[in-house]
Amino acid sequence: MLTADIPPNQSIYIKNLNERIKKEELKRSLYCLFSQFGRILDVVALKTPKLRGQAWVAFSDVTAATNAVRQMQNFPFYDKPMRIQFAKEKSDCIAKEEGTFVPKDKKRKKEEKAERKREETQRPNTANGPTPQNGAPPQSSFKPSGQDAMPPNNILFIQNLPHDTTTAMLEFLFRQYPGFKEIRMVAAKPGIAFAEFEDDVKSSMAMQGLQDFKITPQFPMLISFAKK
DNA sequence: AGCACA
Repeated sequence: MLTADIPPNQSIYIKNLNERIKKEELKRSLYCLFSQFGRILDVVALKTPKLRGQAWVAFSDVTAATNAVRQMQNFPFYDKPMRIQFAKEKSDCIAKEEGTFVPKDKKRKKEEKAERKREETQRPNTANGPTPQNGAPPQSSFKPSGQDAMPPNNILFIQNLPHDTTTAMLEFLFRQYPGFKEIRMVAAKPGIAFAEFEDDVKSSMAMQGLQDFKITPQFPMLISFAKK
């Protein structure tokens, strides 16, 4: 039976997401990754037992959603290929914009109660110290490495990338920022890349937006200005 | 595998 006989919808449903990623980070990353296709109205992700590993991205139009389904199908995201379909139902945020939103009743109340109970009994060790969320190594050894930062310029130097990162993946991320020109990678040096922009202001915007972006959990990208 | 709106 086909998984793809779901009619187009301006919201997409994504599954096979890495369940170790915290909800907030996951939403940010999805927003970042999918905003190249159009305006995003909402990103929804829940960590309940039934809904973890899944997310919904609501776009302002169906074509954006359609392109997202096609182009990002199987995109390696936090180590797992995304499986994308159209959502089965209209997102609440969209119904609200159309003025057709009706709050759901009964049966939903029960679920809420059940969740609440779980969260109470689940509250583990928030007591002792900052726990790195998912066993990611403390990234301190990487930070403002060796020498001083270069002064702002139009080329970004990107480090700490997973070795299987491709030019295409980085283009997806960087080209959503205005003034993007190109990604350059060096075959002999895995884990690093250069992103060229029209000028230093535009490169700075991208640096701000993508600093620490994790293509996979253990690799927050480290972005600085390139040496010239 | 799992389609919601914490």
